[in-house]
Amino acid sequence: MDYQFKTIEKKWQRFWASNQTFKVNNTSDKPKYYVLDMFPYPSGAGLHVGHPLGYIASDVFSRYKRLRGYNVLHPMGYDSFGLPAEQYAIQTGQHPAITTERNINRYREQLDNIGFSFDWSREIRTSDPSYYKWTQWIFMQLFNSFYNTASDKAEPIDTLIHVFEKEGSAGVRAVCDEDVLTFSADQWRHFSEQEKAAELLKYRLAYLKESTVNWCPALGTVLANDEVKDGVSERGGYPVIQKKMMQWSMRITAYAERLLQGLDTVDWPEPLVEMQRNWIGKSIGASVKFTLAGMDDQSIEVFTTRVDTIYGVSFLVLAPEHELVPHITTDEQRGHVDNYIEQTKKKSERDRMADARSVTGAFTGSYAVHPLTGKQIPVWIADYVLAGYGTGAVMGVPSGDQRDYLFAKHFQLPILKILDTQAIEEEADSRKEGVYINSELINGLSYQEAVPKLIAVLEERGIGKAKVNYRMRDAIFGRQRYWGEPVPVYFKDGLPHLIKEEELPLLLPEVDKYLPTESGEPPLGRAVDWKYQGSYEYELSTMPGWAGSSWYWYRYMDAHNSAHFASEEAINYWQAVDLYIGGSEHATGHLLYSRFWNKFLKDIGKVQEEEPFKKLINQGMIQGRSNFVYRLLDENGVGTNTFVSFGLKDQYRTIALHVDVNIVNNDVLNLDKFKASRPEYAQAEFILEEGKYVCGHEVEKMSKSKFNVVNPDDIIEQYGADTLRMYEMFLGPLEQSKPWNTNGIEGVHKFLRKFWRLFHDASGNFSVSDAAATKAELKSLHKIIRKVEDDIERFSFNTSVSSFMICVNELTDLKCNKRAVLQDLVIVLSPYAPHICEELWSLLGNEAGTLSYTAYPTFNPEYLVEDEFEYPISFNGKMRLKINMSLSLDVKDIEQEVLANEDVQRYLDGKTPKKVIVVKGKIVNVVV
RNA sequence: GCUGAAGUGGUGGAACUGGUAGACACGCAGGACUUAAAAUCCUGUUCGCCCAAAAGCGAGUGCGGGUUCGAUUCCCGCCUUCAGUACCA
Repeated sequence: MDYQFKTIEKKWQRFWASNQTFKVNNTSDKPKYYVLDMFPYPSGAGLHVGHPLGYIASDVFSRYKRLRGYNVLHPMGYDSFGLPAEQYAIQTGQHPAITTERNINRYREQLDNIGFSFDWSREIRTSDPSYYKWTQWIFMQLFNSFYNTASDKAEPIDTLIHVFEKEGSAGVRAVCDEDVLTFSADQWRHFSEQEKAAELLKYRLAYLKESTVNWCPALGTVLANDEVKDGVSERGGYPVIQKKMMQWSMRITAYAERLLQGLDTVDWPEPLVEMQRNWIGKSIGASVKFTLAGMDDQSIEVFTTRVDTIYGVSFLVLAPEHELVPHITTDEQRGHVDNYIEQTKKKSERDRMADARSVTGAFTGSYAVHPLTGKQIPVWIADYVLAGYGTGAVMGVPSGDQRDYLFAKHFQLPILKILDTQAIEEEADSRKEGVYINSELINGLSYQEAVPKLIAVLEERGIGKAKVNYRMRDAIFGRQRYWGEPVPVYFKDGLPHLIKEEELPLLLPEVDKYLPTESGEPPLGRAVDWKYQGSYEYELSTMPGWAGSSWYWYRYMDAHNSAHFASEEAINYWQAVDLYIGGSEHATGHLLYSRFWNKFLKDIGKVQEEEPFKKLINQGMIQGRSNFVYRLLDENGVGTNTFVSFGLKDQYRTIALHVDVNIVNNDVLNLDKFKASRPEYAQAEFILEEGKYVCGHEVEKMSKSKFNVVNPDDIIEQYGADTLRMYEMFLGPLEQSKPWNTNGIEGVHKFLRKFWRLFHDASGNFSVSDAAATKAELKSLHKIIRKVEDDIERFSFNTSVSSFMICVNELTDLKCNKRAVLQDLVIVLSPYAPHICEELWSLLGNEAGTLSYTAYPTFNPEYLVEDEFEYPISFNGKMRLKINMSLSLDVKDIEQEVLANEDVQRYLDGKTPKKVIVVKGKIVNVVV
């Protein structure tokens, strides 16, 4: 029998499913290993060939780990709340739950075709009430917690109340809003319940706050910073504006330092770690207060990383949105200032970036007093100062900062030299070399000496202090959408209250339409009679997309637990994800939020690990490879029905059109399929080269509109799942982005057929011999045993595939059909090509299904020991010939033998070598 | 601008700690089998020069330098591509 991949693959996929081969227990004598894929959002388009790349890699790894004796948790599920389903619902009126269910079924079918070893009994869906019950539960814990900076962890809000009752606000060290009140214990006790609740909200980790948000009118919702790219929404590309709204937020900034520190403890790709560091954006410096001249009770606080340049300050700049601006603008300047603010508002974020180099600003007319010199310095506003960063105000030091320099030049403000080595004729000089001049207290000191001295003085006088600033902002947690988790909160007297824990889950109510209400409330406002205890308004916004994905790896540990999000035993057993594979597009969203929730869950004693994902790998993006045909244009530039082959197109006037890559093979167009593809092409004519129509090609994003989408189902239909799996791995290094090109898949398919033939005689009958293996056969086998071991441990899957080919080529040449060799080879190949290996494993007489849990063969280095080596002999580093010599020869013998060699003498041409370098077992280099 | 990754045949890529550059495939060319095709198998395939052929010679891992007996690998400078980020004080 020939290699019948279709029958074999269906057979084993059914076998695995009905025998629950990959179901895993939460108890085992074996060591545990947790391999996780970033779960997909089930979109309507289904999977294309790029999606499974990471899943295949993680599956190979999981199967390998099982063979190495690990108890492997390898689950899959769906991130099934999200915008596309809702947009579709708005257009069609179909409930998102229905389309989501349909998409999930489609995904599952496609995933099953590839032969993954997922434990499907643990499948989760974030939109399932039994799942989002626990997302809501975690929200409640966040609401009931505050961040105690003294203990450096989250603690119950009751602890805070207790402190307020005993010591008032003075005893508290917590991360909180800026506008918290100062009160004594006595005052606290006299607060009304209302006042207390309002004050506590300023401390909770999940809190309501009036904040400026990214409002997307087209989507009718708020977006997080990482969901906005270049001033438009990441999904859909709609304009985003700034708007003030009452919003749920997550106090992720409380964890900024721990999120930063944790990065040193994880094994993640450097670029990704770097992105998170930048996102957190820690900068160490000082805050300094500048009192306003003539207004002793008003001061401007600035943040600076170069407090040493304080004597070089010649102006202050506020963000146009800064709250002091209206107060300090003098009447004479008000026109200018208002005008400038108006202009800034009109500029979109895009414009502001576009003319980043032009200098603009307006003088407020007010002056601040330099805290050390007492000199008056003008206060300006300019849009290069951002309201959202630091204090929204900077001290202008033109000698040390290029933007300040340009600003000072433009508005003719003084530029003061403050270091003796500073060169400021052309531009600012930010170096810290030399000693300070014109700087009273620190004159003659170096940078290292000046900073501590200044900080000490500022602190002593109460005008400044050392400060660490983070770029990261608290995360907005509300979306004015339907298809998300309802927030388990109702409002009483305008203040939020949690529903009771036993009332979870708070189910998503039915609505008549998935649009905002006439009064502009979110879709949930349409739900009829949806009130807590029949009378209190529920929160009408839902949670953002990242809520459900910020803890899902714990649910897999114990997916059906109805009493806890996962049992303590399960969490203690599985602990954290050992290997996480997914795309780098989640670098600052999902991966940051997940780490945040994980740290919180640890603080409240629910989980063990500070970091949830020990090792992380980013699979590269699979890009599309588009094909083009070239339509001939007539003299008027109108398209004809004639198409010119790629090599001839420059001789004609043509226009390039995308053509479906599925009717192109190795860039050669299938003419019949092309004619059949569209009615207008039925009569198409072609100008061919060498009888063929050759298409042009280009690498682009894989998308329907570019006709370059390749569906894994089609590949599987033609070549089988094992071929698809191996080919995806063969394409190149996992982490590298690369275009999908079906050219070349034949090679992998041929390899599998060749592998199959090792076990079969010329007439296709299964035939293996029990004879003892020869030295050459064992060498081949043990080479691959070691190679695959090495490769998988360093995630170099592509090189394994090549090595398998080499091995099978060698065994074919040796005409090897020995069980002693082939049985082990089946085990080694099985993580990559599980179906064919299961079939051969059972043909070899092994019990069906035991392959997945058998032991990986032990590598024996003895089989690789050689007693001879063919030494490459190079002259001045250039390899010229090879000489076979015994490996027992020592360096001297080798040198002698090499120099005695006739060919070597010929190369030397009578000259005496200057030196002969011999590296035993490697190379000989003759220096002439 | 800054940060990170990467530049190797016609194509995907290999060379793991400085030691035979181009493994393994695709494609292409030629051949065997076949009435024919498919499938399969064999041979060749970095480029240039030389040759009937065997062989030989020269160049060669983005570009220019350096270290070294020896560099795709290490160092310095530059160029290009991709990704992230963007007035961060």
